[in-house]
Amino acid sequence: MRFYNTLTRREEEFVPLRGRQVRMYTCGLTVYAYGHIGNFRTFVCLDVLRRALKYLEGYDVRQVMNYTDVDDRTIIESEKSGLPLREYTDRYISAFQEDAVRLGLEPVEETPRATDEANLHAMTGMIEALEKNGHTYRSDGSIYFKISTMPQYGQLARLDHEGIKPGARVDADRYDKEDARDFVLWKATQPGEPTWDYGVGPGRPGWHIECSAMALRLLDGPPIDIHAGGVDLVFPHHENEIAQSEGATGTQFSRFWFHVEHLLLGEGGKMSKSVGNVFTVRDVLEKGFRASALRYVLLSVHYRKQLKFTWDSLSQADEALTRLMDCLVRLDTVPQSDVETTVTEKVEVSRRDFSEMMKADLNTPGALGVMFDFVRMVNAAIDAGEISSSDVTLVRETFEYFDQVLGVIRIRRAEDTVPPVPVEEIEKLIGDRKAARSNRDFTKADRIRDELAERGIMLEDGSAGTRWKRK
RNA sequence: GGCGCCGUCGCCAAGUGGUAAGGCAGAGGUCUGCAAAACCUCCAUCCCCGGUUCAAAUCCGGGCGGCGCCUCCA
Repeated sequence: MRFYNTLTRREEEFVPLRGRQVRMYTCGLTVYAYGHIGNFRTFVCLDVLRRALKYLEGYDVRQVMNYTDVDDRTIIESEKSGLPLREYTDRYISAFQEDAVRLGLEPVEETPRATDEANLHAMTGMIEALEKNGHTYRSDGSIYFKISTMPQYGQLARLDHEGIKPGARVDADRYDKEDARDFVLWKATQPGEPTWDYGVGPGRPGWHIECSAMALRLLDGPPIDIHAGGVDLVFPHHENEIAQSEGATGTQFSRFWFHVEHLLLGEGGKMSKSVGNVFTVRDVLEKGFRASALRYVLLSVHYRKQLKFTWDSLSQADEALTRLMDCLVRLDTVPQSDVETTVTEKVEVSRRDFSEMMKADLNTPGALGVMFDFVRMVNAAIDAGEISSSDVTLVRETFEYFDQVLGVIRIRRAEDTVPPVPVEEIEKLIGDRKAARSNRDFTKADRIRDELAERGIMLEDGSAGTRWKRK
């Protein structure tokens, strides 16, 4: 499969370095608050990348996604809440996991935390290697990475160093750097802050070191195959990760760099706390939208394009998903038949087109288009009676094939198993309505239908009887 | 100031040299007690101006407009 490599600024054919195993590190959430829908755009896209590698290419994927559970923000917020750091971040890790399940993210192989002891040891070990290689200096108990010792620094971000004006922005993490571009590897203990002493002096890790150390520890050393995250991490985070890792090991850190563009709010541009336009997954659900609709919206725009999020887009996504699910439900009503059809050939074409779309730099909008073409073909075949029982099985398998990668039908189904009205009550009301209809008491029949609609249940009369679905 | 991205039907969005996928919304029709669903039909020449080419939404140049990054950030 091909995808865009930020390192080379080109689309490239991806093949793992070691046999069939893909070793992938994806930057996870800083667990000081609930993840917002922009965070989850990245995570959903990375989930699709993972699924495509796994199910379309058949690779054995080993993915590591970290939780950043110690940094300025986690420390400040845990202090405000009066909870110990670990306990405070535990809450947001749980919350993230709940949101991840709702959005259909596959569990990854490893989810390390920066403050796990083994990881802190890996970080201090890497810092010691950097010191030995002459890439560091100490100042007031903190250890800094000296960028002037890495001539190739800046390869990923391709920034013009001369253009960076020292002091243009306030750096909360700055202590006494010799050069504005230098960054902290290990921060000296501050009053009231958590601290660890594993060989490089007491303090806590800088932001970038955790990812380098954990990636190399959990993915069997450099170079790893893929390193991924949101575009905003290109600089400085990923650039600095490269400097640290390559300064410590002398070997390329990651072969491919995969970055997901930002989600923007329709009007306000980038989400930001100060503007007050940050929405969490919980906010979306509280407004009455379903997680499946959110996942669909996130897949409906190519991952390298900015996604302008609007509430209307969620409504449109919900309608599209309804159409998809209706088609699946209809398959259950197809009568037994062994007619000769051309469905098999059409299935093959759709599968091939879908796979080609996904393998061409993860073109999810294009893949959705293929799936909806397929929906129309299936609906038309059912209407025409030109679909055999074995075709039905094949069609179901094909939707499953699409959804292994898209992951949207499965969460929609899970949502549908818990309708807003108890199933027994729905079925009783359908029975009442059927009786009313046979008595030609359409007033009563319509009232039952309207009342259920108000409660979020839609009724549809068909030749095989009445069926219901969640609105 | 430096680097980069984007501008396709009312809305969302693929396509990146060979004559415009798909979804939502809309119009007409079939079906239905009425609806709903489904199907059929209809609905764009791609921000503007030049240029290259037999051929451009797709390449080049110039505008106009929107956005991102330049050490908080997915």
